[in-house]
Amino acid sequence: MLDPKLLRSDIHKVAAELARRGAKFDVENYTALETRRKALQVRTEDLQKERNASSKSIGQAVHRGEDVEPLKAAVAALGEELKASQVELTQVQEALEAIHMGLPNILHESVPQGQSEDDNVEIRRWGEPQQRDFEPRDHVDLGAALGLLDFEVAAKIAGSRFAVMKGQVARMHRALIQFMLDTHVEEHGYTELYVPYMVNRESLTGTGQLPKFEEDLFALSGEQEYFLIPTAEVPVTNLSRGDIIEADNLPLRMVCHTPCFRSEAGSYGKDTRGMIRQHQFEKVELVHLSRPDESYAELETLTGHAESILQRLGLAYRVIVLCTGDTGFGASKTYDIEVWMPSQNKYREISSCSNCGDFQARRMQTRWRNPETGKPELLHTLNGSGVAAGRALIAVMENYQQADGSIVIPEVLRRYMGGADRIPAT
RNA sequence: GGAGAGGUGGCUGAGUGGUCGAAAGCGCUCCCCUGCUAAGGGAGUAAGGGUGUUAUAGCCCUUCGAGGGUUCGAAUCCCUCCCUCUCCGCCA
Repeated sequence: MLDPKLLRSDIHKVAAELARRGAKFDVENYTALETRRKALQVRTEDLQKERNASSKSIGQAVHRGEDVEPLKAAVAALGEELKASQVELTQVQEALEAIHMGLPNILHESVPQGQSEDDNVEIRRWGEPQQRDFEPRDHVDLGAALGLLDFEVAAKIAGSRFAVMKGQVARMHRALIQFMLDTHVEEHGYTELYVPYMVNRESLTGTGQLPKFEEDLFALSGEQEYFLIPTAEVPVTNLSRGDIIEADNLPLRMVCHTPCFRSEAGSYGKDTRGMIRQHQFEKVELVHLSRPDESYAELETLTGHAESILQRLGLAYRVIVLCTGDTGFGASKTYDIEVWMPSQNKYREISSCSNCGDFQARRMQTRWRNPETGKPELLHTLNGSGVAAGRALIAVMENYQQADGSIVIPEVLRRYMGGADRIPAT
């Protein structure tokens, strides 16, 4: 959510900023609503003031033992007027609120201009895509040949966009998660968390998935309204919803492994083969809460922590900064980390690291106490995958495959796999 | 699932229709006194929003789990929901 005061004071600047990312904003409609809001709110509050004063004097008259019936009659008419004014005000405020909740974040000035993912800008590369003297197979073929990755049986028990892993592949998937958590906790100083995988509507509104992107979520049926989390960002960031955090405790750096559930509505026909795009996948998520003046430095740090996982795994990757047209709804700046996928002969997203500025914090009313002012002020929230486990698994499978179909286990994972150095071909 | 109790400010906790944004205590900040790792005295100390200002100030509205209702007036009465605690049952 953007600062309503900014919308009032400099609406044309906001419209120009939103236009950078291709978002439309009806300035005239907004201005008209805002003008009505102001008149109605001032009027309503004046009436409330009058009502309060009258009621108070009635109370005092009662204490003096006077007849208050005439006074009551006089206030009754005021009450009707107040009620009508309140109803109208609520309507206008709800209309404004709907607009506020639908507006994306303003982008950082450093975000490159562009329309789509084709305009994203590469920042750096690490590692070299391996040269092989054989044609690399993709993870689907590799997994099928090993008998350890099965999409057909997953379709039987659940449907499309699910996977079943077995044996050493299932174990490597688990090993990756363990390795990532341990690295972030032991090497990078994160606090490990375990959180609910179902959350309420308030949480999803806080981080910006709702109200605009409800079709991307799985909702549970039942008496209570629950949604399956699309990312640990939702529960973890919302832990501090409504809190005022002391400056000494910032930055907060939290790591959390969860499954993620996404309906993938609107991605029909995209990445239908294999494990790239699933309804259910595992991810290790990094969440930072930071002082506003440190959040862009925190974004670099967070991205570096995610990169370090790929470096330790020996996987070649590149970091790109998303352009204005490709940056997500709540982010002011996003780096994607893309890992080399031999079968596709290109880099594919394995992590997305974003600074959301005060966008989520305003929705959640998450603040810190600024020692300079002594006042609560909105803090900044960041999140990034560190990294997606399913995609890390297939990256390892494809990058570490041998000509005979076996898969060498990266050094750092061996301690999590009983010391094995290879998944043998069958 | 059954029975009961309860949700008040950073914390503890009073408040059952009016002068209550809310006693008291703790904590915290500042000042005084006193000196030395004790104590005493005084003052201050919620958040959100509106208006307004270069920015302050000021003024106003709202908020006692959430949402509705009754009333001139609700922390206080009524309804619905959420949550916490205790006991029983069940269970990983």
